[in-house]
Order: sequence, then structure tokens, then C-alpha cells
Amino acid sequence: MAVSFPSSVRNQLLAILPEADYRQIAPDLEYVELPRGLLLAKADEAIEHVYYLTSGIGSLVASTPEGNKAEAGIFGNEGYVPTSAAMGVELSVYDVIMQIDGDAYRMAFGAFRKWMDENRSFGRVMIRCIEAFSIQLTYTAVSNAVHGVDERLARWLLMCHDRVEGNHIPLTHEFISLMLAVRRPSVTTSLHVLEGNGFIRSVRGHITIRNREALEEFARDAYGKPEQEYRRLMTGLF
Amino acid sequence: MAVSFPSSVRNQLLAILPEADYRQIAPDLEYVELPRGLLLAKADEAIEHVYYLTSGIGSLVASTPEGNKAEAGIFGNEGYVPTSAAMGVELSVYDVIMQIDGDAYRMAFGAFRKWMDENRSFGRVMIRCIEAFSIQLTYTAVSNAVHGVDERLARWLLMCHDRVEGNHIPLTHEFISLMLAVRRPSVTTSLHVLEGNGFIRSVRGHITIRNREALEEFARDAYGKPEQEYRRLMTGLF
DNA sequence: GACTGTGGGTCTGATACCGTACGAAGCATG
DNA sequence: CATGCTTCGTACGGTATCAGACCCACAGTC
Repeated sequence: MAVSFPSSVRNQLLAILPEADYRQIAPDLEYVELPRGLLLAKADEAIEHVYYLTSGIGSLVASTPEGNKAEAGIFGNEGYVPTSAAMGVELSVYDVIMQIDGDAYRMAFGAFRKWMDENRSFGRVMIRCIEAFSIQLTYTAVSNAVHGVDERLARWLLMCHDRVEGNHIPLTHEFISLMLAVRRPSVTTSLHVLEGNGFIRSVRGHITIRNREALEEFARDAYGKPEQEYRRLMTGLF
Repeated sequence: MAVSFPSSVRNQLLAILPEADYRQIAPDLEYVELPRGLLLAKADEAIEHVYYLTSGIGSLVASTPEGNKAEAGIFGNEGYVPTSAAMGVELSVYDVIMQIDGDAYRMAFGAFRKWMDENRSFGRVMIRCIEAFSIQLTYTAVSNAVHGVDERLARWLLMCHDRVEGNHIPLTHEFISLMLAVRRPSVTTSLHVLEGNGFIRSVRGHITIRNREALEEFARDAYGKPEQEYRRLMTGLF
């Protein structure tokens, strides 16, 4: 662990920035802790800050006029939110909510816009991230259309696992059911399927990944493309 | 109809550009006809051109490793494809296919990249379009998660209707079933529901919208948000 | 007018998921 | 230890959609 590194580089986007560019924007970063449930942006309200998570997980949740909700995207320390800030959009369209406690470096909307204009490398990284996120959205749409609950749940757990350290994820069935837009009991039974196969262990409020490889195999048709594209998009940028 | 206007302004993105900027990029536009079934981009292949449709409809179709497919996004003369070109991405992740005959002005990938760098207004419009498209992706994901076939079909027909002139849409049940990732007979029965309500008329290969307002009401929970956001994003830009 | 291919309607049984409800188990509080 | 709250397990009937198959209607061709 290099002591001289600021902890903000634990965000992969900030870490990828050339050092000179990073130093330029760094003064506008502010460390914050993000408890579960915190809304980083609210639907139809102004985007005040842009967040670079260094730990934890958040979700982008979209609602319909009748109040149906579903998660459209998930993010951790590999990205930033809300992506729409980069397009000069001031109002958020979705709720962006912390799903697992974490912390982040955040930047005021105005500063973010300024650096998007003035720092080429910064803009390049942010734009790449938008593409990566949009690929995730696409495959969420496809998966929602073609996969059953078991597969969707497996995919979702893998995406969470990618974004935490260790194998332990604090999650309730209730919360998962909101994200996947299915009944809570459907989550329970699907978790049992995964548990019966030895992929995971599930106890009151906690899920432990026990055999990630097998879980990936199980979710093969649902998981992988966005993650692969992320790696492709983010390598060789500089 | 102003005779002096080039037909390319029938694409809403090109139309929105300030005249000076439009004149700058115009020499790199080439008129092409796009028959149904034509692939404007192929998954994992290089993006050769960027297309600005002036008529017709196309779809962005994503596939899973096991060959499941579903439409993730739809576009007409209100946007451009592939949006990823603006992020400096050279390979397409999806198939982009013409769904209803049309025509377009296209620009070589290299020229597009150049103007993204050199013409601020151009870049701004393209970036806005990415955001709009990404909102569409999000709501497709949500709708796929929470709505039944009837509602999803209604939503989809409305999105097609938005992108054609008149009330007539040439479509087969088979094709719609591919887009929605449902069985072909499910499309047949759902169309009967819409037809029974007097919203549409469906005959061999052709669908006619008869009462758009009622159809919108029927699809209220599934349709509208992305379209509303599109208008908000694209007004007052210059 | 017969032939052929595409597109559309309908049937069967199977299954996945739904809405709802209720009870049991874990955990904190006093 | 009693209480209350959250979280989880399970059951019921109902419905939407599935997979697959089959036949019919229409449109073009020769």
C-alpha cells in the first residue's frame, strides 16, 4: 500500500488519469461518507455533486408514472454518478441511491462542468465511462427481457461482488426484490436455488459468495459482456 | 417547404445545428438509402459510418452469448447511430439494423471524430443525443422488468409511430416478436387486444394507428418519459 | 388456376411468476 | 425474559407467458 497515494485513487476513474491532470482537478475533490440509503441524486432535482465512489455500491433507480420502480444500473468504485452531468444536464432523471455503505470523493457540479471543458484527459475518461455505463444499461434491458429470476439474480449478485472487497455482501431479500422488480418471496426461492448449488450462502441480511466461478457459469448468458467491454474501454487510454 | 433547405435537415440533430456549424460539417455528409434489414453496424466490427436518418426506423439489437436477442433501443430521424462513435469507440457492441426502409445522411467515422473534436456545437448536440438515447435504454430496461406484453407492445408501437410520417407502419408479428423478445403468437394476441380496443388496425404485414391518444393512455405507465426528456434536452441548446 | 412461401390465428399442456397472507426465526431493547 | 421489529420461509390460487405444433389466409408467380 503506497502511503503517498491519496485514497481517492481507489476510484478507478481517478486512478486512470495521468498524474498531471489528476493534480489539476484534485483540489475540487471533497471526501464524503455515504451511508446506505443516501440519495446521491433525486429524480427531477438538480444535480449538486458528482460522486467518485472509493467503496460501497449504489444504484440508479428509475420510476414509472404509476410508481413502478426498477434498478437500471449499478455502480461502485469503477465509475462516477450521475453520468448525465457530463452532458451538461442539470436535472437528474433518476434516483441514485446508496445500496451498500461506502465513501467517495465528490465534486461540485459547476467544477465538474468546468473540468469537462478545460481538461481533455478528464473529459475523455468521463466520456468513456458513460459508454461503459450505457452498455450496462443495454444488457440490463436485454436480461430483463429474456432471463428468469434465477439468472437475473445471479447476474446481479456478480455485479455486486465485482464492487465489494471480499465475499461478503450485506443485502436483504426485500431490497433485492426492489432492484430486480420481482416479489420478495421470489428472491427467497431463487436464493435457495443458488444456495442449493453451493454458489452462495444466505443468512438474515447477508449474502456470502462461496463459489464465484460456478456462479458465473450459472449466469453465463446474463453476465459478462458489460464487464468485458468496460475493461476494453478503459485500457490503453493514455 | 423551403426549397433552399437541404433534405438533410429532416434529421432533427442536423436541423438543430446553427447554420454556420452545419455548413462546416455538411461536405462530409453523404446521402444513402437504407433498405429494411440493412445492418448499419455489426457487433464486434468496426464502425465505418455514422448515420443521420431522415426517414425510416432502425433498431439497436443486443445479443447474449447463448444467442438470445432483444431490442434495446429504437431510433429514427431524431438521432444518430451508433452513439458510441462519439466516445471514440471504434468497435460496435451491438447490431444496428434497419427495421423500416428509410434514407439517411452518413459521415465516415474519421470525419465524425474530427468534427467532434473541432466543432463545439456539433459535439454538444451529439452528446445531448447520447443522453437522450441512454434515457431510452433505461426505460426499456424498466419496462421489460415491470410490464406485460400488451403494455410493452403498445409502448413499442408508439415509439415507432413517433418516427414515421402518417399512421401506417409496415411490420410483421414475427419481427415485433424478435424486438420484444417474446413468442410470435404472444404478439398476435396482444395486437388483438389493442385492436379490440380500437387503438390500431392490424392486417398482414401492416399496422395502422387509429387512435393514438387512447393508445398512449393505455401505455401510460410505459410510454412518455424518454420522449419528454428528449424534448427537454434538445430545446434551448443554442 | 394451381403452386408456393410468407404471415397470421389458434390450440395444448407446462411453467414461471404473481398477489397475498401468515407464521417462524433472528436481533435489539428494556 | 418479555416485547417488538425486521427479515425470512412457505403456502395458496390465479394468471401470463412459454414451447411447440398445426392449419389457414393471402399474395405473388408461373
